[in-house]
Amino acid sequence: MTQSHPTQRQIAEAAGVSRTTVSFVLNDVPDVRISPETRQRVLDAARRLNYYPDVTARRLASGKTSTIALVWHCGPDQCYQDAFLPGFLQGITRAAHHYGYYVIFRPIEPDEPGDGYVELARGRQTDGLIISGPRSDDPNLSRLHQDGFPLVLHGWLRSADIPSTDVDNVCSAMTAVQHLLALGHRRIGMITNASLAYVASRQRLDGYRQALEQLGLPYDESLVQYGDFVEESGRAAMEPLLACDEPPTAIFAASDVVAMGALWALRDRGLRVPEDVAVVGFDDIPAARFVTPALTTIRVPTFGLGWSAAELLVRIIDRDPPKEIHVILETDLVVRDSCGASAGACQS
Amino acid sequence: MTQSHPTQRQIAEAAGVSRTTVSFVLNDVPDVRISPETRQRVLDAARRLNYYPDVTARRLASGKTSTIALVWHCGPDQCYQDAFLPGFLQGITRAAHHYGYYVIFRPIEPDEPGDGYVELARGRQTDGLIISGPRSDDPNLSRLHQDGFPLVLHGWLRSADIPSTDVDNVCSAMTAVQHLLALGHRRIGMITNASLAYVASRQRLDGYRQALEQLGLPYDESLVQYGDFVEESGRAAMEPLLACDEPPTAIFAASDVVAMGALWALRDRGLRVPEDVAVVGFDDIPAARFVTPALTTIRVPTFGLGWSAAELLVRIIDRDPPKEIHVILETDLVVRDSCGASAGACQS
DNA sequence: CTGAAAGCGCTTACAG
DNA sequence: CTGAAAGCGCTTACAG
Repeated sequence: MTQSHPTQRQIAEAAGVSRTTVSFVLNDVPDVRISPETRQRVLDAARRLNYYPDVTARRLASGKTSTIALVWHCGPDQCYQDAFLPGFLQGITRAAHHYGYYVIFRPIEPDEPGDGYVELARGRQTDGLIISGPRSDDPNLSRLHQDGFPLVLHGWLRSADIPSTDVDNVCSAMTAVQHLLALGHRRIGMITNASLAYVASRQRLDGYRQALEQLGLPYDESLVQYGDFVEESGRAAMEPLLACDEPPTAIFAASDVVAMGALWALRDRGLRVPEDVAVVGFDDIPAARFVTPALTTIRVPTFGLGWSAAELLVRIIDRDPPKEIHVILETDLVVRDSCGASAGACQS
Repeated sequence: MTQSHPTQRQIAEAAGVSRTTVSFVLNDVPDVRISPETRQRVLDAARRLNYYPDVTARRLASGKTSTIALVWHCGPDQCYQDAFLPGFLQGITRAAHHYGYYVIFRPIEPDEPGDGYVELARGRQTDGLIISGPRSDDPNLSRLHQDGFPLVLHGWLRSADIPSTDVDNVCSAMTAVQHLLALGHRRIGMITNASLAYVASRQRLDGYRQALEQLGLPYDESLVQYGDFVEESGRAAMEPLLACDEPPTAIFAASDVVAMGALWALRDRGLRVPEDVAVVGFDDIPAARFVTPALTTIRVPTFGLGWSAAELLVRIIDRDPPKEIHVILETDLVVRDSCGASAGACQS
């Protein structure tokens, strides 16, 4: 900047007061009595000089950075992640802004060493971290937590008792399957969104199972296939499902991306959706509305997850943590065309 | 943090050297001769104490924040923006990381006063700003630029000579239309992505026009309709197009989202794509692959745009700006099913 | 009610 | 080759 920054010193000189007074007035420090006239003189001088406080100096003196960071582990599920990021990040940023924080975005690539975000904490760059897609074998995480550094997870890592936000995957999956059951389906196939090493994947499978059990229906392993993040895995998973002795009349795919592949496989075989096979997905990515038929799915509140993660983190930073440090948000069943309910067959 | 942070002072004591030496060794300052033994002693002490430099203190002393920010104007075209953000932000962040910078994400809502990002610059929070979706009537922008604050725009604002990154909208649109022309179409309708108040919208229309002119085809105003960011506007735009005396056999929609609406309108009327009407979009949002038929479109290199924006900004910050401060990236025509070329009719 | 002063943890001329 | 010292622009006890 060619234009030099005015400092509190300049304002003090211009207003004829001490630097302390300037600081007090500008920060509106309570319990300090400064005459209205003096106060106004300072404010006027600040405005006249176009003063902006130097956040760096403020940080060094106060020990507070007023910054949080989103640590984003880029997984193999790039496509879902991409659909998830905008809402999540907006939610975080809006909440952060509301509470007076800035947010640093820090993606970590799969091959990057896991301590890539540690310097954000240790170097006092941020007051706290939101970690998305934490790895259960990450030693840095628990060490930071032990050292009392404010952390909120999005994802699933219940080993350490680190605060977190998430949706209830079990209930949400149950809702999806119950919807299909209510439509009269009794042979419902399931394609997981990923291997069961992923907690969310296992939870969604559990939800499927519990929905069946509620109605006293058997859990048939031949109706369960394992997806692996991408569409192609959904397409491949349909093969054995359709080759069953008694093929399913409905499919619950635990992610929309996998559901897309399932849709492709069905179309390739000339099967109609929802008439021949009904399909319900999970996530409600933007493409769900555009695919034919439009996909019935479970909406994950990405913005809300981001907002509550930031809100939770801020409360922890301010040493005012809520009693419940694990925030669970509701999901919604979004009924579109792929389940057949919109055609008038809905019984629920 | 319960665990106290070690400072350079502690390291100096542990290694038995001065604080200056510690700073020199840790920063690997060139042209300063320190014996290998001393150097090693310092390094060992730093490691042993688990030292991380305090970035805030470093910033205050050096005057450099090593941080840039992405200022994201959330427009009415939320959906496209969402599809654009992940790649763009990843590109920025990766480049920034490569050059040793952090990145702050700062969304600005439509109703937020336009100076929301000024404090990032004036308060010395960042060394430079990437502004996406700049507003031509934003006085803060030109003032910051005049004051020599490093700025890179993504979007279009050629009034002030502020560095920028973008794709060549005119050429890209020409490519899309030429593809349709090569497939034999002569009545090609166009739906803009937005009103012509948006420069990109006008440029894409220009590309359409120029492609026709190249072949000596007339520019027929009745074949041009105006979209407005959302699908519904694409659907509505199809009405007058199909009501023409001589309806178009192909449609160039200047955004994928608008193209989605066009596809809906065609399906509603029982027209087949691409057999009855071919469609080409623009942007290559994730949903383009999933829609039926899969949408032929122009791929915008979101990651590359982000990367080059950050790279350009870093060079400007380092006072090493390239000669050409307006970076234009190539786009690709992605041929899928909606244009009819993949069915074997392609002549290009 | 207001001010002089120490201090946050670094960097960087400058001196030896 | 290495160190003493000033300074970055704030905040905040502390003293009057």
